[in-house]
Amino acid sequence: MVTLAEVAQHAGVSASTVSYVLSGKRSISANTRQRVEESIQRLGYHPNAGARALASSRSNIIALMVPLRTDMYVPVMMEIAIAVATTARTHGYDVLLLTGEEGPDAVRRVAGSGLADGMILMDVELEDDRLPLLRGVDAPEAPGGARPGLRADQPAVLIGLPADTSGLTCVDLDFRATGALCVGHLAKLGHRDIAVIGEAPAVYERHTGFAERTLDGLRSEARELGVRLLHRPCGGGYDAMAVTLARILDERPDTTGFVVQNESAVEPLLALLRQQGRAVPEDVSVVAVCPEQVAVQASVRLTSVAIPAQEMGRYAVEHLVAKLDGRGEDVVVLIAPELTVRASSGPAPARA
Amino acid sequence: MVTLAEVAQHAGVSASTVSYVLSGKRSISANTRQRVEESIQRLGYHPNAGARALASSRSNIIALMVPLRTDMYVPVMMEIAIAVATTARTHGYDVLLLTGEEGPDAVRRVAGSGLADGMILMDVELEDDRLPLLRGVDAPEAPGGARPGLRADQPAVLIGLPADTSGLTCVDLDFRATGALCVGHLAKLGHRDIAVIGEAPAVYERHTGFAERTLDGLRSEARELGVRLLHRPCGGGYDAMAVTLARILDERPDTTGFVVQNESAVEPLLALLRQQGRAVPEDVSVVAVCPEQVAVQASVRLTSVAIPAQEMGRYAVEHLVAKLDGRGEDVVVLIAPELTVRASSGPAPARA
DNA sequence: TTGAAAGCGCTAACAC
DNA sequence: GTGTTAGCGCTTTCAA
Repeated sequence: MVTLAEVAQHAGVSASTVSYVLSGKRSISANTRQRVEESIQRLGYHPNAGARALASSRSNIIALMVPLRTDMYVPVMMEIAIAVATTARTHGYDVLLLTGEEGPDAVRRVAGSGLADGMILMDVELEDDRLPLLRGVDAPEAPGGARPGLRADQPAVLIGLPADTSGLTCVDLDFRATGALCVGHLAKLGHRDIAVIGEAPAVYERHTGFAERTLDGLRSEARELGVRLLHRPCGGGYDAMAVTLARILDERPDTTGFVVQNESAVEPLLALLRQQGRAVPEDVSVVAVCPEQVAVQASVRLTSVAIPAQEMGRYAVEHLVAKLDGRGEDVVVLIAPELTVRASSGPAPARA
Repeated sequence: MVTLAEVAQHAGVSASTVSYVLSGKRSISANTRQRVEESIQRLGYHPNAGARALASSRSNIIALMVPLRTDMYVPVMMEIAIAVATTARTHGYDVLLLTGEEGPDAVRRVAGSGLADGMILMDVELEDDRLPLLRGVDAPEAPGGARPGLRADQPAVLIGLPADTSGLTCVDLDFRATGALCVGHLAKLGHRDIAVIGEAPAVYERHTGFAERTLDGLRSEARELGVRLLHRPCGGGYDAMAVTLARILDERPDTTGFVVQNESAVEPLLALLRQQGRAVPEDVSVVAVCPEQVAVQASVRLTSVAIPAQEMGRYAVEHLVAKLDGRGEDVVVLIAPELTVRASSGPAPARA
């Protein structure tokens, strides 16, 4: 193993000089710099991560906590994770992959051991166990008063919005606006009865923020525009979708607009509508909230609001890095939704 | 930050004693152990990862290199990654997430810096840049002779099989046997003309091992059983599938059996067959190589060979940990495929 | 069964 | 612009 001392010797300079060449924290003559860099190349030197972390109290590692469950949005999660990893690298950080399994303990462990300098949490629930640990020091105490050791003092960014964002930095698609946008689009086309096909019931039961906030947006915009709205959670697959669709059409036969927020329900819905002789978009319109790829590859090219996975991952890292650099405050970043009109939505048919 | 020294003082013992209580590397009296453990609890002590890594030359981190591209099997990748992370934790390791982007440099960087103790590589290609760095010392030298610094001396396990596995440990589904199994199943049902719908052309172009090995298995079994086989790569989505299917039926109108190895082609295929009035499984049979969930949630429950993502992730970690513990040799672990018969395959229709 | 102490390789004062 | 040096917190001999 090549050490900094060996590089120093080889280049005929002191250890600190090598260190400073590496960090750029003080000016080095062109000559010296070149000799050192040459020695580094020649010897194939790589700074030891542990030693560096110990001496500098910085690991240059960001922890990313991904949900253990894979009952939804797996490709989105993956895309976010990859965006986080690549963005982190451009800032000189590596990414540690944690699963939600360990829960709050993982936060304590990673923060306590100095394994990571900061963390990014995905799949945040409205009331999340891990949040009390992560709130900034200026956040109001939890009811019950100060509990020592409750703070991990770990810079963090959430992907997703909890109920209470005080003292936290969050990045997310503005799902409330997304819901409103979908209803608005359909309403403008004349649809008066809209059905929302949502995530699996479990997603709502555990109070996943994005699902509930989308629903909020859908409902309030529907109220605003005088449109009737029916929401039904729906598991993935054909059988679940068949049941759900039947119920919806039974309860609201005049439904002409659908909003789908569930990747694995998209194709079943289209197939079932086709099977029932309802043409898209002539008879019914469908708007999806899903990754771009799903919208484009579906059997009918879907009018959709894309989930900007890459952007979320990138923003999360950039805000975290800003915090680690002492810049950066606690903010909530809501990415504005964009609705792309494709082939699945059109004017509502004339009323019977 | 609580240090080991503080714990020692609090417990009235020496630093080394605390260290040994933690590592279990020498016997400690029950009394002492208890006092130390109590102090650890009380002070909320977590050993510093950097210091530990520096002193022990072990980071207790496993690096996982995932493919940057997300043109295939994303849910499988994610499932493997999660299985790796959870299994690693049970062995006391954390997981560092690397993307394929950096290529061989990432291997050098991670190995050289001691950031990780070992690595797991996914999406290995038949001829992979990163492999020369990872081969064991007993492996034959690359043609061209010994090149110093070519070895990273990094214990590694591959998920997937390269062309040359000498000096490497690999874990994978036996895709050759998988291909044979699929053809065998269809042949036994009387199908004599089988079409294979494969991954996107790009996957074959970059010589991804599993795709080519599946094809091998399909072809040799077809030859063996006297069955005609036509292979066509196919991108995801309806449009690509429509073109591919039309070509296949044009070239081989008697095709009654399909093998699909492409998640995003499964549903389009079923929809198109339906649309053309070909009933599954009465007129044509379909066998898929895909994750269990896809097979079960498809519009027709698919006869399939499941991709054992969890198992692959788990085995990879276990073999790597064995290597790190000084146990464990270089082996190729091929997981035997299992074909589950569902509703998409049946006897070939009587010949016209 | 326990303690004392010498590093592990690097960073960042502090000197010049 | 460069060198000297004191730690960072832990592991692990060596000694008792």
